[in-house]
Amino acid sequence: MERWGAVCDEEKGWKKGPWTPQEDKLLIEYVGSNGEGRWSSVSISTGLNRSGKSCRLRWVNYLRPGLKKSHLTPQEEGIIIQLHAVLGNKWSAIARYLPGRTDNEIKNYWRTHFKKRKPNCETKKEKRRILRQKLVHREQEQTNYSNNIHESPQACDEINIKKETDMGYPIVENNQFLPMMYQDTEFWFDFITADSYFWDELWGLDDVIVQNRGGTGGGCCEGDTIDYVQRGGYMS
DNA sequence: AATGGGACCAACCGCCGACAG
DNA sequence: CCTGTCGGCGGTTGGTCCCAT
Repeated sequence: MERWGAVCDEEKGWKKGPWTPQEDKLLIEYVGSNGEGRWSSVSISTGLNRSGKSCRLRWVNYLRPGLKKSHLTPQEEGIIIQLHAVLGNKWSAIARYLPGRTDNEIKNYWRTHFKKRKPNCETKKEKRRILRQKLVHREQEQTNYSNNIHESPQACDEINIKKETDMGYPIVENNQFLPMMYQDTEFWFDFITADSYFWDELWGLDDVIVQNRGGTGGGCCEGDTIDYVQRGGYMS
């Protein structure tokens, strides 16, 4: 742990490295009395020898009230996968859909589970072909269920995050607030896993996103994704 | 028991946009 | 309009833990 350990930035004198409980206490007290923001003032007000950036990061990722310390649930993982297909590496945007989760946490999760997977093009195509066949077969069975969720398969394709509310939550096409959906994550999970057309289209979108980003994005193998979801969100 | 690798996590870095002076 | 500062974001790094071999 010598990378940051008690090392001071030579130019500005900011301490780096892991935070101590005393430093956390000072930061919590500062935010409690001054609110979030004005991070550059933290060192002046509290005597904390940390940069504003470091203070903000510590607060947002670790100290902020309401943060979930538990592991991501399969439902949350499913939401992340699906939102990543729509939003790409917009971790902060994805995090807004998952109360109590930070962009850093989601980013770490994605990187750990999917970033390393370089999709093989041939395998990818083959899996898509097989998947399409399966979907045609399953379509009849799912029609009734899907109709209860949305009016047409295209409805899901057209989920369009137009803007955000004052609460910072996105609004989707039909003016429903997504938080209402993720308040019931079981519903949300069923929603996104039940509609195979939706997934198929999202993967196509993901391909586009990856291509547009010059291949530097965190695209995952679609086959792995569907396998993952069909396992109920557990890695094999 | 030793070790190698993957998962997880905390934290830093660099870049960018907004905004005030 | 220009410039400096600040906050936010995505990318990256490296330590720790756990498990399989």
